[in-house]
Amino acid sequence: MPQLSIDCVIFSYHEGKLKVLVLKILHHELRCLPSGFIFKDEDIDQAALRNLKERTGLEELFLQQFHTFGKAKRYFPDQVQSIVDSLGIGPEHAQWFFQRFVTVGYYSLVRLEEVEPKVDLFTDGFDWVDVAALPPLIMDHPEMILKAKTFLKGALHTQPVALQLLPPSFTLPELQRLYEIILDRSIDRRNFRKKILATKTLIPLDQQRKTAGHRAPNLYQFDKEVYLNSLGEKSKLGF
Amino acid sequence: MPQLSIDCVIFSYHEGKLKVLVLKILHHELRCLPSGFIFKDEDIDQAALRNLKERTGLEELFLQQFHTFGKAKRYFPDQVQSIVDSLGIGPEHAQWFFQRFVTVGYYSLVRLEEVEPKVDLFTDGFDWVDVAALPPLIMDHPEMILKAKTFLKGALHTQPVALQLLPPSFTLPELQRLYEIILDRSIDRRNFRKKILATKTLIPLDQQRKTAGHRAPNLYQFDKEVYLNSLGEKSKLGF
DNA sequence: TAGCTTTGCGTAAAAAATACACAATAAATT
DNA sequence: AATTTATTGTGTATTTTTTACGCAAAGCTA
Repeated sequence: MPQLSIDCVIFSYHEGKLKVLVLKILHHELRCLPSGFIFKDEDIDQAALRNLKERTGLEELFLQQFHTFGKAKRYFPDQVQSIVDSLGIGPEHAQWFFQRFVTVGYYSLVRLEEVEPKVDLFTDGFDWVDVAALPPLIMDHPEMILKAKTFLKGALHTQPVALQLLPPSFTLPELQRLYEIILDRSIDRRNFRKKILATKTLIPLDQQRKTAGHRAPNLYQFDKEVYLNSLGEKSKLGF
Repeated sequence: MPQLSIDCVIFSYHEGKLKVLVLKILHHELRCLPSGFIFKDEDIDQAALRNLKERTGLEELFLQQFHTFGKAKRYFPDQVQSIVDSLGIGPEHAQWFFQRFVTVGYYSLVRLEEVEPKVDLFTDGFDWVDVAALPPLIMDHPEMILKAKTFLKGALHTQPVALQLLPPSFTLPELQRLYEIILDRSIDRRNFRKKILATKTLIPLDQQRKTAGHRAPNLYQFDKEVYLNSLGEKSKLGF
């Protein structure tokens, strides 16, 4: 569809940080979010899924539309010109890049280690960057990421966020840190443990995480059945 | 912008019911939501505002984007054909109606009595219909209204919903009914009163609503300053 | 073995949510 | 004028949830 695109904010959780997948623009310092287009006869949700599958190599994906960005001037002309120059695009095709685009923003939750990002014609690499320390990004992409994060915060209790982001087994401190990052606040360790265990969504394993210099934390996994059923409007857990 | 439109779900609160503005399609039984298009150089938010101002005659409007609807088959071909026939549109122009459209959904909150809805070329009247009893509507418009209502529910504690929907002065039972409709559940009268008054957002007036057959309820108005400041992520009020 | 760090666990206090009963008021009815 | 009907206004006790907080246990290091 003309002048309509899809942008994906792909979140993952790694080393205690919430990360976003960004692509490096060819011969350029700027990064960008993975984008795609919509076929004439394709649902936009389908288009987002297709784009994302191509990007990540994953088959099953958690994907949510969160906002449509439609300012008339979403880009900075100088920036676009600089990118067009870097890409070596001739003036006959360059004007395409100066078109106005409305883009539908989706966010996705993946496990970093399961993803093998693929680049496209205009990009030559990728990075997982900390949401709290974004590098220079084109257009309104920083705003998009921040907005996606706000939606993620709201979705924490209604969507299987932790299940999507964490590895199959994890420790309570790891889970807590994820909550803290997403909610942007610290939580009392003991109260977190108490409440989260009270939900009966976690199954303790007979394994500990090997750590260094202190007591080894126990590993847990989600009881998917219970966890998925516990989600919904009401599960607020107090934090 | 081609194949991109804006649809508005305009809510009001009247006689204890949450209502939506729908337009009557010319010579046809079906209704539809007010829609509009986006100029080439116009923000989509601006476009929604422009459309809505034209429709309602209001200058200040509460307007929120909530979801973009992008299924490839949003319409029913028979339905479109029937409408094209009713409108007396020749085959040379009819195909426009069979195009695929992606539409950005906005919802607005207005006071019914302040609005003077205006029709367009394809419509010849309007109705305020109960959200809980929608008449036949074209395409996916019923789904859009229901989804907007879900968002309204989520926005009850973060946006000045009651301020927008209620007249300048109102009674506590009226306010409570609004909460109950939006939240889809009943609330204990005494607890509602206690909590809502504890927020200090209401100013009691020295007037009562004239009613029939029972004690006259006191009138209140919002302390806008306090009310607007009380909104935000955390104000949940327990219901 | 002492020291450091982080995990695991329980209890007390404060705050919030819920449940619930009866008097007051206005109109309609007798 | 008294009675009935319907709805508003108010307070308190109970339960549940949230918050605050102290100390022992475990694993590594020195």
